[in-house]
Amino acid sequence: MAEMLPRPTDAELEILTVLWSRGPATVRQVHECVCARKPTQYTTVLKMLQIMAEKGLVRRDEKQRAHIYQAAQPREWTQRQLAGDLLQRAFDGSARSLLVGALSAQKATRKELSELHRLLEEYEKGAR
Amino acid sequence: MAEMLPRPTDAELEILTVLWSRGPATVRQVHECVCARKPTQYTTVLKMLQIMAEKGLVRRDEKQRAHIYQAAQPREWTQRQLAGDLLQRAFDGSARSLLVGALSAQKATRKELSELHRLLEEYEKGAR
DNA sequence: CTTGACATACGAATGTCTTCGTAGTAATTT
DNA sequence: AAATTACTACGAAGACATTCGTATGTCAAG
Repeated sequence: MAEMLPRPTDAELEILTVLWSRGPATVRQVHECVCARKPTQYTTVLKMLQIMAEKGLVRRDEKQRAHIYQAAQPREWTQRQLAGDLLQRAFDGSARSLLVGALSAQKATRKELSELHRLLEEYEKGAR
Repeated sequence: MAEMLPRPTDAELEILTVLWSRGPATVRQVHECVCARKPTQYTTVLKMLQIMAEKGLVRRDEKQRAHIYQAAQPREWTQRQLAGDLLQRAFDGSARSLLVGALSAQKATRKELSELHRLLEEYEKGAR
């Protein structure tokens, strides 16, 4: 049931990001989005999507001539995989260290800090 | 001055982790540690360290016959790179989403939650 | 029907990661 | 001195990752 998906590579993550924000899309639509960030051939995107479909990272609907691709897992699911993976590999499981790293890499606004604060309070309520 | 180091790969990160925890070490010492987690040939570790030295990820002291390797950057520096990189690539810069991902990947103890809480209060003081 | 636009499939070049075997050199032991 | 042990250097294989060109199929307009 719980399929074992590989961690998406950098290029794959870019494509997933497009699919998450636009929803199911044709190769052409994905290509347009990707191209806006980085000049890329149409067939490059096509090939990526084909490979990702093989890996199970995306699903493909072949009913139309132009196949429709969609992310196999929601953004939050993949984010959990990636965060958990990095947490183990580089931070020895310490969420605190991870947050320190993130905040020192990119200063948070005060608004974001208080968001984080509220988030934690939710969690502390839940853990009680 | 600020040398541009590549993001360490998985295998490289494992070796860096050893160097961070044991400090400067010979290939043999690194090999022993790595081997404890995963059977690996001595020359594999040697080659990795040579490549990492080329990339600038580690520094090498050749004064002794058995060269001494050490991480070129402290653990916290690399953690900041990795966290910042993932933050951009997968979380659109949102530290909140990253924390949600981390906490849902691995439930934090109440102790760790309050640690996070204190950490945030420090930051909020600083941002004021 | 033929042409042109647009689609997928697929092979292949290139680069990177990871692993290991072999060769050669220096030190140590017998 | 010869044999053994402990190093480094290096080439190369195999697996992926990434990119693109070419071939081929489908459909609609002229």
